[in-house]
Amino acid sequence: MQQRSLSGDDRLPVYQRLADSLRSDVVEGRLRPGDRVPSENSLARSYGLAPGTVRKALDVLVSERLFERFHGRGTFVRAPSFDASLFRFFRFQSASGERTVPESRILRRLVEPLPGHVARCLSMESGEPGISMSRLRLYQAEPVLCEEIWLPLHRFEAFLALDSDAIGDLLYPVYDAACGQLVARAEEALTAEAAGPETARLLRIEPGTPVIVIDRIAKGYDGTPLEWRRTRGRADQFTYQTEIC
Amino acid sequence: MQQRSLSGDDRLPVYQRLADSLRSDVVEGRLRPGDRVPSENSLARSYGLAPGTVRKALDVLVSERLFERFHGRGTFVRAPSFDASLFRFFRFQSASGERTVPESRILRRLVEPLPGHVARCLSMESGEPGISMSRLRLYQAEPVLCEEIWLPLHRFEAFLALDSDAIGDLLYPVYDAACGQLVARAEEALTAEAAGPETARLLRIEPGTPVIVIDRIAKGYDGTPLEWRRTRGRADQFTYQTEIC
DNA sequence: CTTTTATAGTTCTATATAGAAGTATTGTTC
DNA sequence: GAACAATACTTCTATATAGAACTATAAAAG
Repeated sequence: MQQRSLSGDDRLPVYQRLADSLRSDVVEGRLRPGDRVPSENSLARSYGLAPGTVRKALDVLVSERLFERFHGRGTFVRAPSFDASLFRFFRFQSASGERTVPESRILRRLVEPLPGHVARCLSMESGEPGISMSRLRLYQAEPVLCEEIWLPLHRFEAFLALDSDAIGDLLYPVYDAACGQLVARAEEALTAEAAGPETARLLRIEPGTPVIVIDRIAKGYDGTPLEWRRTRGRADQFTYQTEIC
Repeated sequence: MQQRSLSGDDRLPVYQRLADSLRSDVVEGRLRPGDRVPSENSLARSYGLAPGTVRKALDVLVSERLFERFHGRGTFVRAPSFDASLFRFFRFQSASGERTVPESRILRRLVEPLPGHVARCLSMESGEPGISMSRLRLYQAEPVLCEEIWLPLHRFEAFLALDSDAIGDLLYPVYDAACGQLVARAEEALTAEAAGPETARLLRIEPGTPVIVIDRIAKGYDGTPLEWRRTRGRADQFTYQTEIC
């Protein structure tokens, strides 16, 4: 039981400083998704704090969805899940109604210079080398989504070498396993437009039909942008629902 | 200082039961938006609880955005605000960049039988009488949004009598003042479609251009649906942004 | 081997207390 | 009257403690 002390601005409340400390344990890789966080009592002992103070710090991180707690089992670093993505509002009507990941087919994967708007989102310079991919996503053999994906080459060299068969329907686990790149969160932007000829062909719809466009920038725990992605799907299969107050 | 006790299922934690009790004070109108909630210490005394327990109950209600707290000032029933509405992602480019409520022009207001899909959302029967309105919203004299609005007649009789000039750009304060109907929250659903002839004429765009459609059902504190609303605006002026993790 | 029981760990609830930090009002001084 | 000081309130932080509720593992019993 190592005695530890809090760094940072000592004008801040103790529970905030402890939360900051634990958060940086995650950002700097000392705690990884799935890892167990030391128990509240042991944290209290090792930092010399009251249990209530430690608990309040954990409250902060749980509400940030960085940690999750289980009564009687412990506190763990939460593995980010992208179930909350705007994609889930595409309803690909299945008879049974269960939610499945649409099958993926990579149409194209090659190295190209980053276009300006992508480079800006990835904090890189226009023209720097990137990996460019096209993906088609199918649901019950019907094409439902088409995607353009860009990756910074210098972080994802290893991804190029992978055999296409080794890449499953979900990319982020592959990014982690093959390139050591952990996606922690993402920013998404939604808009709608008329389908262009390329999109219309892929989705088998008439050009000019409204399509939903979702742009996503995926980032690591430290905030570095890792992936740029643009997804298009038929607008008539999309309804986003939310509650406001 | 009246001594009060908690009702409800006594297998639930005390702080939950206190939160339930305070929540029903709002739902049943004993506490109204803007009202001050008794202080933590006085609640602790009147319910015979420890201050920490009371504080935990208030934590629940603050995180539900039903209450809001101000250090040193007190705790208050939060007035619902619809700034979080999906509307705010229509960017009506202003040179200065400030956010303003678009000007409203009511085109039509009359009593009509509710169509089926509206009646269902309002928990009423198809054909029951409702107030039907069309509104055009303008930004710097340009039409940017068009709205269809339906109200259940039996709750909003008084609204019919109002002079059009007496109705400002915001409807919910009028609902409260004229009809005693308090809107507490709303459900919104977003989709996109090709503009029909009517929408195209109002928004001065070509028919077939993609438009964003936002359906909203506004509800009272007790959950009764009060208003159905469908808003359309140009898709090229809309970008919804969110963060996921 | 299976089932049950004990046990040691975890988070969760609740109490009690003390003082810090912030806000509004009231009174005092100039 | 204006500026400042004292005050009485508010929420917020932090400590200490005790036991309930839940989970997983180890030990014991059949």
